[in-house]
Amino acid sequence: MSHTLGIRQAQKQKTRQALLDAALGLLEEQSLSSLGLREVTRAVGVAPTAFYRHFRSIADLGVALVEEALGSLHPMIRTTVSTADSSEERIARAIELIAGHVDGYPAHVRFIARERHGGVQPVRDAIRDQLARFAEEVKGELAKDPESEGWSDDDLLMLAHLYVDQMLITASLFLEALEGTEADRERVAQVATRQMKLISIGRHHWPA
Amino acid sequence: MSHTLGIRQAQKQKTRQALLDAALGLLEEQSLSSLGLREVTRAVGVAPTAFYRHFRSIADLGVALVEEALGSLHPMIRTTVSTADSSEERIARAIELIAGHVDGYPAHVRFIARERHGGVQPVRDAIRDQLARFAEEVKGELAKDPESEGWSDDDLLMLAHLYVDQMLITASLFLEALEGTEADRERVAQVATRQMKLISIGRHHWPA
DNA sequence: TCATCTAGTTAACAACTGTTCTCTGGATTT
DNA sequence: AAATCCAGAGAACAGTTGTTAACTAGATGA
Repeated sequence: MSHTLGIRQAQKQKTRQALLDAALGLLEEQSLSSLGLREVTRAVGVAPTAFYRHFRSIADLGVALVEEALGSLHPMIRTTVSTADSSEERIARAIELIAGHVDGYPAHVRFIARERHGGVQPVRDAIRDQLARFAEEVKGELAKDPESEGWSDDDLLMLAHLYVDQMLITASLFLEALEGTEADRERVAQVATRQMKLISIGRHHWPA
Repeated sequence: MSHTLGIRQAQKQKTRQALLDAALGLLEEQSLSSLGLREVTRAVGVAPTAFYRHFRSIADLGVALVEEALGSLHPMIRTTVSTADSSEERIARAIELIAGHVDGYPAHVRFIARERHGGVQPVRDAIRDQLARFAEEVKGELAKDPESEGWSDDDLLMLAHLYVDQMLITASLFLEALEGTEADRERVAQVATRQMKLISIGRHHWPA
């Protein structure tokens, strides 16, 4: 199935990725709606007009960045939520996952947090869609849990959204703590753990 | 105590407010980091250089907007959280408050949601500080509740942050639903109500 | 009344923006 | 080997940006 790319398409994809990387870097200190096309091409070392060979506009590049940041995350979510150990362990594992992801891809996380409510509508829409997919997947995993007996689909989705939003808040807090001390990060982890725990307790006593 | 302003200072404040209003309007379709000083003065009908009589920079104006958007909200939060009726009623009242505020000041709400993780650090800091104050105040009100017996300060603050974040998420959802039908808004209200309820149940069964 | 103060104006600056059109040289296809 | 394709370069465009300096006219205070 895998077709070895010609040296032409390979070079094109390389440039495209360089544009994405440069944009992501520049977006650490501004938002997408103020990012200039020339700014990005300058950072890559390529002519401004070359940009149009890859993206129609900056908004278009932003949508591609959403795919890059969230697209590959779906399997990870699935497996993390579905590990059927104790609730405590599941929470600890989820928070570890978030902390690790923030550590490994801080710029991606910042981009999502920033542009989720940012000034570029197509990007906001793309993020909303991806998060809705996450919620649907979490709901699917929750449904398998015996504790979800008697729960309506609506209630399961409401809980799934609560979890997803909570994950995003936690990721954002880890991001802020990245420039802090190890103790700061530990504090974030502990608060997030207790919040998740409280939600799980609410779930357990929910009048299904 | 109130000192009648001279006609000079009065006119100055009027222009300053016009700048803030114009900026808020322009920010409905972009983020602060892309807002131009000339863009704002043009919208007001004033020379670009007049801007400097009121703000050092756009970031400075942004911080003033944070104060305008959140500063006057503290008393409302206090009284809403502290009404000592049943938990159900308290939740309904809180969500009504949020829906009403989003209806009355959509641009302010959008601004806060957008710039909380936006590209302008001083503004992010100002928002974070105000939200931390909210959390502290909510914590203070929660502490008065007999149900909080045995709770540590840390746990109370963790719960307060959970409530504050949940309020922001709800406000943002109401904002999206503003352009939708009445049924959309009703659905947001119902989901938010159940989420708050679940958190309250978790609180009730928390191992203090 | 007269001197001072100051919110807002005007003009000019170098630097930057997105977009268009034309061109080129190396990869691809025939 | 020849014809085609196409990612990227180069130059030019009108329009925009933040910031400076010197100004004016009306309010303020002595």
